[in-house]
Amino acid sequence: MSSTERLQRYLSDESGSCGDTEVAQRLAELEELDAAAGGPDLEADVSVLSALANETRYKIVRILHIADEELCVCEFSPLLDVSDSAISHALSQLTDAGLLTRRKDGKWRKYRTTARANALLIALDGSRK
Amino acid sequence: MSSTERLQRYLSDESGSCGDTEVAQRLAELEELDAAAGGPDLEADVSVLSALANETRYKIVRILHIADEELCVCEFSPLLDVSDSAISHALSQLTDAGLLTRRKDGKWRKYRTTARANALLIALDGSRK
DNA sequence: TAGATGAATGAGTAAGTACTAAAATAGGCC
DNA sequence: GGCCTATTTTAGTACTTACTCATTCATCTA
Repeated sequence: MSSTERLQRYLSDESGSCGDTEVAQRLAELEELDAAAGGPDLEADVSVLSALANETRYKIVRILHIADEELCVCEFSPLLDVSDSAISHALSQLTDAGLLTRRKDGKWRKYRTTARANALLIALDGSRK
Repeated sequence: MSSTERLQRYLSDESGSCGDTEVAQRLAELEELDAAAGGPDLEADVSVLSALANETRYKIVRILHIADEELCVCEFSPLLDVSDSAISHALSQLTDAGLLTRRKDGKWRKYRTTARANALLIALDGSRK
């Protein structure tokens, strides 16, 4: 059975009667939603969310957010139960995703959250039940 | 080499001199940040982010957000290039994560975004450069 | 410049994820 | 009850990810 047939039955159930015209119209509405939802930002948004969707990386961003200052790679090391290499991988992923900025300071590297990262954490905090 | 030794060298580089006391104090500060970051919400936050961090699921939430009304499972079917089973999986994950609510209406199931989902999408939209 | 240290990168691997297909569940209708 | 349809669940599989270890790159210092 095609998804259009099922949609037709659904619209019949909802609005009483429903011919092909109404189905076509609803389909057009839905495809408009789909087009609006699937713009060029979709992929970028998903990669930002993927970057945050990991305990190690999320914790790094949280720590930086709370600290409200830049921190050195070496300061994460005592706090996270993973190798320095894993921390470096995590920091790079977060930076690539636009959630952190990296700054060289001699032989040390310092990281800080971006506005995007802060906005997401604030949204999470503000919508907690 | 321990991470504490590296931290000591870092603090020396930064603040000039640095004895064990200063290292211990900075460590305590960092661990306080860590404790604040790693509260009970961490796990839940990560699972919310994981739920959104997938193109199919993200698109579902976006569509519902733009639609600003509840939609039937059968209305997603023509818009997403995956099986009905995959759509159902996605909807369940999103519901479990607290991003959607599910309502039975006869033999149809209708979904709607939660305040948490809307907050996250708005944060993404508002922080786009 | 050689040696040491901080951090990033590459390769490999164990665990997790996203899908499909098939079976199960649930509602409505005869 | 028996049948049809909408959706969910289960099982299986290809793919992706998150880590560790080893290596490389970069920067300071003696």
